[in-house]
Amino acid sequence: MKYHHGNLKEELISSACKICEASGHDHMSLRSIAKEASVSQTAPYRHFKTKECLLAEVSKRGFEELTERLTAATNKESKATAKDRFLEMGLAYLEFGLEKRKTYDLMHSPVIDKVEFPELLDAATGAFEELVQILKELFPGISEDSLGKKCIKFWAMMHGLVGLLDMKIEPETDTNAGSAMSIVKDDFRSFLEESLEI
Amino acid sequence: MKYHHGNLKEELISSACKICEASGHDHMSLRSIAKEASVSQTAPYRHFKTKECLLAEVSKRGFEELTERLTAATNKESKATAKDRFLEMGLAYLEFGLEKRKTYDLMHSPVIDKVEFPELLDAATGAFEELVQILKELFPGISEDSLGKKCIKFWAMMHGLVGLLDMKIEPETDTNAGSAMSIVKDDFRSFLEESLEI
DNA sequence: TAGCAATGTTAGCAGCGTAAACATAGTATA
DNA sequence: TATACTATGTTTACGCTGCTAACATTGCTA
Repeated sequence: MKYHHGNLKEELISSACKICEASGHDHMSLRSIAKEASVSQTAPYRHFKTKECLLAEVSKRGFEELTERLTAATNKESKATAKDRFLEMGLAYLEFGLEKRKTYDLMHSPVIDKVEFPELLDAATGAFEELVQILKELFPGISEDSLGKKCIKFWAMMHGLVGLLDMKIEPETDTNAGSAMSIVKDDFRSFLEESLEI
Repeated sequence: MKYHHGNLKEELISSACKICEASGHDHMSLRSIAKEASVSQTAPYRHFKTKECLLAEVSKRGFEELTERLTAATNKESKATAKDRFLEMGLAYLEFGLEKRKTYDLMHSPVIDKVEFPELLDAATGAFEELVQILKELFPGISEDSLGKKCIKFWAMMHGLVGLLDMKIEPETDTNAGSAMSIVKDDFRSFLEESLEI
């Protein structure tokens, strides 16, 4: 075992990503991350000023993966209509949110102040940009105001859906809204399509 | 100072609510709550099995207040149209989310597993029920499937909007979506109205 | 080859959630 | 009314946490 690791920073990040998705960011200690990387408890401090800085990096990786997935979804079968590619993107967003739930939580957790981490903010904005582009195609000639509103509306819907579908709150009412949730989950495509208003 | 407090449980909860909204739930220690209530560090354990139980109570109070606000919003000016009352409700939801941001975060934080706290789940569902009722009025004769979908869609939108409007992620793109956010914020009413598809 | 900067370890701090043991007060029963 | 019991408070202590300071080792550069 060498005294100098060589690539510790990167390994700490990937250990952190692993532990985050396994246990959730609030059950994630700097010491356990260090242990996972087979290094002393305080070694991370040579690479990250605070724990929050390491978490910010994990969050950033999350947004980068999300962006990649969204890009892949809108580009794949590029012969498809803009509408189809939009639907694929929505699906990809939902899938990421539900698959990488714990990481998704960290990405949207207030424990990391995005203002303090410009690169994280950039990564987060990058994901949003994908939505802007596809909506531009979908509604050619749309005014900037309307486009902005549509972006926000759909992003809010997606984000809210991830939370709801994962049963953060599972609504069960006399109108059987709980099962409506299942319907949305099972046929998200048609759900989103309706919401398109086209 | 009496040895027995008399109403400690209630005071601990309100101290916790206070500290939560002031500092955020992740900067909230059981010890600080006890101190705020002028009581020893371990006194809370006579009333709450774990810290999570106390947090669950804070969260529950949050959902109760939210429900009250939504009810008040839909009932006031009850002579108004269903559409207007729906818009009022949307506004009330947003206002709560932005005003009591830290509490809102706790309410939607994964640190409290709602499955373990049935009363909390009830309180959360209660807020949802308000939305169900007003949408029923707004779309009389609507099928249960469609109603469920609409509920989920609007709730997701509201929830997502709170996150976005509070700049958890502040989108700034070349299309100036950042300023679109301001537009939504300044004229949420018309934004929501458009989304009604009526 | 000497020295310096980078990167690792060890030791130790204060704060945390929580359990166990003990102290006090209010209540039910003899 | 005296006594026991239960509820509710305090004290003490444990292991875990983020983080700092002091020290050790390595690789680079003059």
